[in-house]
Amino acid sequence: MSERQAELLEAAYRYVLQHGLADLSLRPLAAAIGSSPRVLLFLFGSKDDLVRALLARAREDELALLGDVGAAPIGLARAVERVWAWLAAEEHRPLLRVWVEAYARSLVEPDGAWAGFARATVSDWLGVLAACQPAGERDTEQGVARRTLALAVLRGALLDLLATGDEKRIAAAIAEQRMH
Amino acid sequence: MSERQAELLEAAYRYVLQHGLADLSLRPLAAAIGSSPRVLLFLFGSKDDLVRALLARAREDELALLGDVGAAPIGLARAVERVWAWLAAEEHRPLLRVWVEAYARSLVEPDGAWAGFARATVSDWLGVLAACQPAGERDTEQGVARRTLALAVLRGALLDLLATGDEKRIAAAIAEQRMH
DNA sequence: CATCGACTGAAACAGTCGTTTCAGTAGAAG
DNA sequence: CTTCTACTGAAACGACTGTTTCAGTCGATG
Repeated sequence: MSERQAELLEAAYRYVLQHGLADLSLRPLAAAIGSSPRVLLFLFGSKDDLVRALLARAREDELALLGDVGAAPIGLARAVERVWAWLAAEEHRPLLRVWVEAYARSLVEPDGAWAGFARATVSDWLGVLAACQPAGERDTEQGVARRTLALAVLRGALLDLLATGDEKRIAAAIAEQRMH
Repeated sequence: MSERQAELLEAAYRYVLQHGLADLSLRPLAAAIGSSPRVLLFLFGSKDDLVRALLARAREDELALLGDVGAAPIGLARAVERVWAWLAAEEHRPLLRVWVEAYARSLVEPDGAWAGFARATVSDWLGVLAACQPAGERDTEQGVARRTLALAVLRGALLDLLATGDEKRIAAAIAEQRMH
């Protein structure tokens, strides 16, 4: 990946965070980031490949969060707290909107550039949550159920937050959850 | 709304359940349901209006579920069980995929045909869950937090289910949830 | 200087989009 | 029979899509 390519990818990524992925179009995108459709196709191959690159770029941001949570067995309760703090941060909202968009799209249209995005992200997150569980619980059936529940709470809370912005009510709901 | 219009709306709705809303296009839709773009526009006004009508139609199916849950104060735990049984049913999956699609779209593009869909659906569901809570709990701050949590669990579980289809694991997670 | 590869601008290509124009047909009402 | 309303088919409109063709420019390497 050339330097110019990395530069344009970063610019395109910023553009997508603001405008969404759903009706991304090469000409407006190129105009906004000071390039041309010709160049984008030359560097990325096709629009689908560009979208794939953008999704991979978004995933980097996501993985950075997962890195912050850490692999220490701090327990699900604290893991949920930490992830929620990250999700609720105002500056992450554009990324999270794009995330939901890509997730939904990959459910409806399982081929093409979005293939497997939803499934991959579920398993990413379950993996991180598993690493937070005490070793004795991790491999039990109940352990799997408990981290599945933790993930559901976080994802559901995120959907609510993106729709209503009502951070206080949702934070109270998460606090209500007892990850005994 | 004329008879022919209702008929075509129903056919278009079935088409959308199979093909999604994201790249709905008049010509293929019309061809599939035995009509023409000309007629669809004549009857519905514009494509945006047609999409609005389709979203309203999907909402009818959703409201039918909410009706089944009932307005009796059966407690959140049993309400969650009942709603989950409906969400997990195989035959509802196309509807739920379209639902996620519309939800995501209305987050990214808050104007146009999708406007307010996400927000409206959150408040719909919170209303129903509220009606399931005992009267004494309903209006407390904790009552709000607890139904927000119940909604998050259901929505998060739904996302997981649509991505992985792993009904057993997710059902176990919901069972793990103690709606004390 | 010549040559090569990386990169780019302008324009065209074939296709699809939502929508409109025009010209009807069918059935009921006067 | 005429007139009105509801509805429909065929074709065109202008705008936009991803992609390709052709013709370059520029900097480094031989």
